[in-house]
Amino acid sequence: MWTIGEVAQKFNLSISALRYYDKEGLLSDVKRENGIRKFDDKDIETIFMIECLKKAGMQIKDIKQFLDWVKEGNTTLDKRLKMFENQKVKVEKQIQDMQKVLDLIKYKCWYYETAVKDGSDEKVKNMKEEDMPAEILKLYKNSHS
Amino acid sequence: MWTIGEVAQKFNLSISALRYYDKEGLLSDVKRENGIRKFDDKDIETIFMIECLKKAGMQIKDIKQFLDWVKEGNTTLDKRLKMFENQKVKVEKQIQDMQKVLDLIKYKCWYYETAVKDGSDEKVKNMKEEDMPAEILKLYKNSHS
DNA sequence: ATAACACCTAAACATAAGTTTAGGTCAAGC
DNA sequence: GCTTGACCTAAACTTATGTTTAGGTGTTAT
Repeated sequence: MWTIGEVAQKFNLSISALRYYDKEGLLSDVKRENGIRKFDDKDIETIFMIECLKKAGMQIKDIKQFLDWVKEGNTTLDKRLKMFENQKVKVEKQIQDMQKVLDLIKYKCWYYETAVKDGSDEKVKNMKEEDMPAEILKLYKNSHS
Repeated sequence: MWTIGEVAQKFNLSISALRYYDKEGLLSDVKRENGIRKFDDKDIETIFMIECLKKAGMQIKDIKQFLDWVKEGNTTLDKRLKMFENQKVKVEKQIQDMQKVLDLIKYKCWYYETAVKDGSDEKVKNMKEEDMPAEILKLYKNSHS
């Protein structure tokens, strides 16, 4: 059993964020001792799930919806499955998008490394595609595809 | 040369978002005809860059900072390089994080597929690690690592 | 010529996800 | 016995990123 401060540290979250999740009903029935929250393993797993779904881009109110389905029991299994299937597609697309973003950033790193060496970006800005290193051209093309 | 409506469609952005970027100074000196904005190739490339850096997780004010450096000229080449190097590290970490998120989601897809088949998640919830399919266990472990 | 569109501005409004503030309890250490 | 530190609540506040509203202009189709 952990206090709110310990859990905050564990997850690198603020105490106020944890209280906010609790207030919003994401953490159902956190135990109390003299009014002080005591988080158990189940709460920790819930917070882990919340953090994961947040990273997936889900909003708090949709995460709450999911957690409410969990509480509702077996009648909502299909809804939960459908939610994860949707999220899977979305996250796969996000990773693909991020890969393109990364390629543009890598291209720009090369661009500015070259420009810094030259003291100006005149030359690299006007460089023809056939004069670029092959792997750099590939990054650029992929990022714009 | 494109009107604001055409550009909005091109990038799947709202017209008001484009006006907001202009107002915030991200698009320097967009041409006007009778007060109506006419976006040229340079503006399009800027908007492409804005969209990319937004996806990378940068805030509008930091994107503006970068665009201001571009306007300032060659004295800021090193700052721009440093910015992209930092972003590269961040985006690489984001992709790694998203991969873990995806693994947890894939695990949960398996979990709920199994639960839906059984009509209950009792069995899958209590399943021992050695009874899980190897690739599912791998997903689970990676997502929690 | 009048209606329908696409555009314009300034300013108010919206929303999510917390954070901050103001006031309070309780246990531990000096 | 007093201070410090970790916890508590309710309610106000913050911030980013736009969106909406209200009022207006100019062109095109009927």
